Amino acid sequence: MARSRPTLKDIAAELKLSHPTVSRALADDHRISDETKSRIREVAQRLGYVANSGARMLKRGHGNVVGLLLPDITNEFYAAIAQKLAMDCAIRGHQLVLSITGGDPDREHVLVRTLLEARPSSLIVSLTGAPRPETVALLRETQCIQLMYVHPEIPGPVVSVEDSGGARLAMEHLLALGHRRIGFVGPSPESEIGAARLRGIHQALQARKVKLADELVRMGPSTAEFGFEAVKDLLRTAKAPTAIYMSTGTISLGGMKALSAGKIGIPTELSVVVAGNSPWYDAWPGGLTSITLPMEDLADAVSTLVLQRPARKSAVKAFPAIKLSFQLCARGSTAPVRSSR
Amino acid sequence: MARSRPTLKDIAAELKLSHPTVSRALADDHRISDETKSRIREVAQRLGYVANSGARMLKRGHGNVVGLLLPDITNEFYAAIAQKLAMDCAIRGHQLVLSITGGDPDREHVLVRTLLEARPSSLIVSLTGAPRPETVALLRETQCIQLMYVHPEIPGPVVSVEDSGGARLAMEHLLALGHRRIGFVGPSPESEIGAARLRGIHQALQARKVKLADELVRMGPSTAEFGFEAVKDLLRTAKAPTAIYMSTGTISLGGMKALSAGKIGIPTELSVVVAGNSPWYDAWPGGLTSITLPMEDLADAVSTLVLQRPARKSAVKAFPAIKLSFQLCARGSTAPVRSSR
DNA sequence: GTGAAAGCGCTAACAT
DNA sequence: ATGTTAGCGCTTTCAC
Repeated sequence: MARSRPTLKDIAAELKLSHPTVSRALADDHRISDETKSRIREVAQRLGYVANSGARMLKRGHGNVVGLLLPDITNEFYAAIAQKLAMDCAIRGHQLVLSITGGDPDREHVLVRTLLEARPSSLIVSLTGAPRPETVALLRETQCIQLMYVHPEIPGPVVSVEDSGGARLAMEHLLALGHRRIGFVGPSPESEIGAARLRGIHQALQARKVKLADELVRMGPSTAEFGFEAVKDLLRTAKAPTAIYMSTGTISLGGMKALSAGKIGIPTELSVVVAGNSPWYDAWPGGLTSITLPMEDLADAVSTLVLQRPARKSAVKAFPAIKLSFQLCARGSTAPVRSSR
Repeated sequence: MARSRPTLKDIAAELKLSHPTVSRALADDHRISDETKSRIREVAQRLGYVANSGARMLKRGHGNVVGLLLPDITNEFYAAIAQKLAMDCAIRGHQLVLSITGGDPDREHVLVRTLLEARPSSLIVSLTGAPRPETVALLRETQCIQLMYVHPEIPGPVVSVEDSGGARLAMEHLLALGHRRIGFVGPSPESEIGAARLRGIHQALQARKVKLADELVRMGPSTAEFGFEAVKDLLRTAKAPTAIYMSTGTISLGGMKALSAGKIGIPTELSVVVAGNSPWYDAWPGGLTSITLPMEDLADAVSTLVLQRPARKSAVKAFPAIKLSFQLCARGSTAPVRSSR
């Protein structure tokens, strides 16, 4: 590949100039005559000259690279962030290096190392729930922006989410509609995120003095398969719920599949709150009420932090910590409970 | 950021060795004694040493970078490809540099330049429909893998799609169900892709000696907004269609929104074929019949080509050209035409 | 088994 | 307005 692109020297040789002159001309340095500049540019163009970012980086001490570490780019949420960041990078002439952990801490460690090899000028990471200590050690030296999951030992700006709030919001909405038997399908309670949601549920229920029906809670992997099985299962419980809250995007997908398969009338037979802001929630007949994150704000926040690179070294620990809240997006899949059924 | 990481020299100084020795030790060179190796590794670990990929690249002549240029990572189709590629890169210790054109040829040109600066060992590009000549010139020298859109002047492996086939498939399916008044909403005919689909439609109709009702064709930008308006509009035509084929994912999204808003019974009042393989097509009540691409195969194909880097320089023009076909995924949104209505 | 020296392509300091 | 020199961090001869 790229069988040896021409270098500055090649251009210089062609015009009987020195390579520094060429370098300056291409950088539009004011000391080079316009005439020389245009001649140099002409040759550069003709030879297909492309700068060597490695060499440049070596000289300048830092790369023009932005590192981005995400669990899964297939997820529309992370895709949106990557998209925004890619646009920002394009504007600033930076490279976006993307690494996907797939939620695996071991892979994560390797990826962080490799990312660091490029000497990124900024690093945005959305770590797995349990990063390896070596990973943390690496990141401690690096001033990175943490997204979603926040590790206490890693300094730097942070963009996270008020975890339990979403679940509380969903519950309060359903409780206000009169529902009392509410099913909950969410990620396993071992993960910080699952635990937080369960807390949110409890908070909302306690405020109304409603007891959580344990048999209506299903927690497991955040997959469509689990969502499907869990919802199918909930529908079979002795006293079926009048409403269900599905607390991740993929679980919601599986869950809705189960409801479709069961030909459950929504919201006539069952009220449903899903998670995320997949575009199809809006296309679904009547619309799907959902708990969403203000993605725009989130992407903007990350973007702003990346641009705010001027780090004040004096300030000891005054890093911005942005905390976003979930929002309830009420659509047609939730309705007051009906005494019937 | 990354306030000067330690270098090989730092490690060498600490142990009173020479930097080449350290370099060799870390590369696990057989000539270095095991004892020295472990001492070096210990210090490297303690100092938080991370190799400098720029310097390495400079020496070796090429980077360990894979460049990926896509129009939009938000699109699940491209997201899947990026995901697969990212995984491959992780395994091989390569960096995945991602650039998003957003369909803009000017931005595309800048991005390609910047990508090339990293001296990627492979480049995978999904170009805009009308790349600038300079972009093509740059790419001609670079041996890149082209995805979807194929420019005739750029050599190298190619993964594309049999464009008109999807539209034909959709039409044949609907015709077989007895539909004769079939609406079509697709991307504007100026784009190669829009034109191809229109061709596919014509082929299918001619084979059945059915005339295309011009008033049932709506072509425009591939956006949800256009899809929404176009479908809403189709429903208002004097003799409304009994079936509609929406030929891109985003158009389908908007279109389905319009059908939901209009409370159209599917497939009782109207049969619908959508495009793509969004997971929600399966969750939709009854399922949405769709024209899909074998994404797995596609991602695998790209992945394989990237790994097949060993370029046979002797062979003049024997690059693999993989052409994938659309598939009909029949679900519940299409049914035999009813004489009623 | 280890050290010394050179050089990859580029830029910045210091001459002219 | 242009040339000279040096050096970024690394790997690769070649020497010992």
